[in-house]
Amino acid sequence: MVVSTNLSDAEVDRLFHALADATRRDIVRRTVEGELSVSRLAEAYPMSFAAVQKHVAVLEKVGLVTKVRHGRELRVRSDPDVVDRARRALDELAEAWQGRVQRMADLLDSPEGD
Amino acid sequence: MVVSTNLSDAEVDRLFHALADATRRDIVRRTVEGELSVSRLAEAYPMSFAAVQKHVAVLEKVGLVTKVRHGRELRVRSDPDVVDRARRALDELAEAWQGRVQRMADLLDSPEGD
DNA sequence: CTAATCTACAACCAAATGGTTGTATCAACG
DNA sequence: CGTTGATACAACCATTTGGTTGTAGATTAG
Repeated sequence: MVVSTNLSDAEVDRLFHALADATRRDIVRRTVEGELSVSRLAEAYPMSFAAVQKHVAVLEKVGLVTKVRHGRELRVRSDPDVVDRARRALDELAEAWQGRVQRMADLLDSPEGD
Repeated sequence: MVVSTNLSDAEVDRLFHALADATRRDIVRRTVEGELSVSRLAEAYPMSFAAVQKHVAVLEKVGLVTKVRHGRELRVRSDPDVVDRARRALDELAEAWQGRVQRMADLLDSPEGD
């Protein structure tokens, strides 16, 4: 069975919000290449460990990354499915435009008279 | 000629942020179906005219919509190209995952020794 | 057990967000 | 001209965000 593709408005809000930060997008990119502990990630950015921790928490809350225990570290790894869901949300908007082309004939005039 | 596909981090930040609000996504959807004045849009949401105006301004700043004068109203209409750019930004992340599959063999072990 | 490392979390702060109301401008109608 | 409708914009407010520091809890090494 195909996983339900539709997210609620609130979920799409949070998903796009999570992606609306360059640091968070970079964390996603880095953890795609391989799992990384929060400490390693924190070394990569000009901000405190706690700040990076918060970014990871935002990503985790929307499911873009998950944490996996390895000894005493928690490694962060990203989840492809969720980015895919974001793409589908954008596809919906894009499809609306496709649809518009179909309906152009009906819309050549503006709906209100003047 | 193909429009340059790459946006700066800051631009992607603003683009995703603009899309991270259900009201703004709805404005984009509605103005895809046909141009609408800000006043007409404002009637559709349970908030003040000024609030809707601000949402439109956010969308306008990132180029998701533009305004066109018609008599005494300014009609809002959405720009398909920009959503497309957002999709490409997501595609970059998605491609990283594709790439990971290629490099799986190299990454079967974690990079750090212990 | 103790020390060291990694993580979690609370408290705090400045700036941005999302909403409000009110006022001013600008174009069309009589 | 004055009035009306559509828009712009400023001031204000509550909440959230993105950052900080500091403290406490887990887990591993000795």
